[in-house]
Amino acid sequence: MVTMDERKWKILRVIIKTYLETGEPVGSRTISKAADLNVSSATIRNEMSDLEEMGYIVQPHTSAGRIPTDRGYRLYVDQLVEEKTHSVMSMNSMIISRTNRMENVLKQVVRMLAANTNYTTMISGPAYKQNKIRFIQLSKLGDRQLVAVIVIEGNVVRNHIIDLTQPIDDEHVLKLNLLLNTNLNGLSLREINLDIIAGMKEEAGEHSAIISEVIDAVAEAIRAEKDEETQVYTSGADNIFKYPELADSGKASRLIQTLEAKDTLAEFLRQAESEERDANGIQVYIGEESPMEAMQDCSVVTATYDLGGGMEGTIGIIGPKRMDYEKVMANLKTLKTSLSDMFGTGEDRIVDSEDSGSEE
Amino acid sequence: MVTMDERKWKILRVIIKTYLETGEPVGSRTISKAADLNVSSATIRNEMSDLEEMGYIVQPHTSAGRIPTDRGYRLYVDQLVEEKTHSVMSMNSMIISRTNRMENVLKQVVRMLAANTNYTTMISGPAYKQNKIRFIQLSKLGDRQLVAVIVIEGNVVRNHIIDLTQPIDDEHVLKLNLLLNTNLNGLSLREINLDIIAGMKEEAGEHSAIISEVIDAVAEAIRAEKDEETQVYTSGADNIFKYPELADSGKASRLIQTLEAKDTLAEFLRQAESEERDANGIQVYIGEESPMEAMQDCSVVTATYDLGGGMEGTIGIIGPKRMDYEKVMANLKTLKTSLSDMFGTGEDRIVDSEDSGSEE
DNA sequence: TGTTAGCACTCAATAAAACTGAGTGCTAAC
DNA sequence: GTTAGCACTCAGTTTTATTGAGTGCTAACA
Repeated sequence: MVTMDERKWKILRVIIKTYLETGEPVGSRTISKAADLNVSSATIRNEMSDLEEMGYIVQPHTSAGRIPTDRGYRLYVDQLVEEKTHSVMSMNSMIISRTNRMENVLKQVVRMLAANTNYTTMISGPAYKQNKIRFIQLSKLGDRQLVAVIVIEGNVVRNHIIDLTQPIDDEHVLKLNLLLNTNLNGLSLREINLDIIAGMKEEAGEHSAIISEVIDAVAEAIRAEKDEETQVYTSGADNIFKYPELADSGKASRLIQTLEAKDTLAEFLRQAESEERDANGIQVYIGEESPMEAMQDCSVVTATYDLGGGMEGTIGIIGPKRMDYEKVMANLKTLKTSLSDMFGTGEDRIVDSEDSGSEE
Repeated sequence: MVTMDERKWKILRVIIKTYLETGEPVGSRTISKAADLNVSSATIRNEMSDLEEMGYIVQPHTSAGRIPTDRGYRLYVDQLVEEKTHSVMSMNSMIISRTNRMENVLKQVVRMLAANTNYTTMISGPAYKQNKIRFIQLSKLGDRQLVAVIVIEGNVVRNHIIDLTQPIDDEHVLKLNLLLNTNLNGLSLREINLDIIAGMKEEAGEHSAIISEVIDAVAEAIRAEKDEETQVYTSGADNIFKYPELADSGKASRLIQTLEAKDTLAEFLRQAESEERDANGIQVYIGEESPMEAMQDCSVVTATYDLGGGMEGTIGIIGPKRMDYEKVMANLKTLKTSLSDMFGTGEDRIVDSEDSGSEE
């Protein structure tokens, strides 16, 4: 049984670091020259043979140097986390201009991060931690127009205008308010599905087409809210071409396809949110650890942030397995500070909403 | 001097159509078999030689078949426009769910179009045809908070909340209102630049820091409006990998880079808006006709639509030069109808705006 | 027991050479 | 004006040769 001693660990680190830079398999001679342990390449070879046996490195083919395995990266990344904070990267250039719309801030963040790291980035729209419905109120605006006010926990108010094909009377509005509140209160947006909608229609009885119409409109409004949360912005997709191991059209194609499938991305980010993370909210997926098929040749680093006002956002950085974990994680930490400065201070936050104003 | 007769035109059409399908150079034998003109390959060769001399086709190398030149495509496309409407494509599946937010509709449109055509698509956010500022009103909400209401021609109202670092008194607000209205009224959003802002500060005199601060905030709000208009959504970037002539990582990289540079795209679409178009608002850029460097191996078809309420949007479809122009143009025509049905009927349209509602 | 020099061996990557076949242009006959 | 026939061209593919970085193993050394 071989054990991991100081020298082996040092060699492994040199292999990984060199590979991160060059992307080429690392040979024994390179190591014996680079590392400050004064041993010959032959000795290194023996050690490398051990490291291979332990599963931290492999040879892509017989007569090549070694490259790290997923397990090797994992050891390295875990170690990184334990060590003290590294040289803070220059995120200073990242002055987020004060914009009111959360959405635009997110887009800016994702773009800057992509430019800063040279990796592909993605960010999920602000999701409410507790997004249970607290109250729904329908009010008549006119004969064929209603406004639906939806209050979500965290005192977020959204309003939607509903246009009807036929007139509605006060009695029906009253009935609908009762029906909607008894059925939907306390449910989170995600829990509301077709079954529940169908159930409500059933309860209302089929006697009135107008009721069915309003319920559909409300369901649609709720769906729109969900969509809002599902929004994912990506940036720097072109960066994948900077890494030869991802740039061949087969892999690039699959990756970009995945980036285009916003739904799947959103799901991934949401899942990352709920997973165990370190103190900084950072989570690293190396190669096959990632749940997304197309990303198994990549590493993904995600970070979840508190955006204030009961909102959370998750950022993901996608790069080759040999991504510069140190830099990426430092960037994400700096970003956390920036975002906290902007949003965390309990200032009343403006959540962009619909309608209200700006008609003609 | 060779002239274009019926047979030449027929042969050219066969060459283009075949090449659209296969992407491979077309040889004389293929044509003599496929076309219903009963002549031998030798005759075809003579005709092709003429067509080449006329500049409609070329040989990629001596011993290859012919492929259309940009000029050849142009002739073909122009002809297409003149012919009666072709088999209408199945855009029926394109039931745009009734969403209130214009933005979401656009995203859906662009996604469906990409899925339908197998090309990459882009769409510019709704821009106002006449976006001149009609009126600006600042009102105090509190000691350190103002609301800026900006009315744009077409009766579009936008409001922004401005947080200040120091208190402001009524007198200053009055002064600012006067200053802003005299300087900005009648200007379109695009005309407002740093010079004008600086000019206003100058006019106000440097005596008061607070005035300068508010002007900056208003400028920022206007910039945000501009951003809104500059928004471009893309979809189906992965489709470029379906066409071998674009899929090699060099070209793909450049294309995707261009797609990521939303500003440049927005400019392109805006420019397309102002260019001469056919009756359907459709404009075709073949190869080098396109002003964008990276797209000179592609063709781009753009279409500008009236979205009602004084708004315009432009859609672009990006594909290989051998794109199925017939299908694309038919799709865009159908889309025009759909959009007119949704927005064109003069119904009061809801433009999403900021703030107002939904604070905590 | 750990370290080192030396050597034979492997194999991806690159370069050079040979082969193949679709397609052309030209000529001469119909 | 159309066609069959034939020599020629050249991208693309397969085949073969060459190179060189890197390894594993062995034997000698400290």
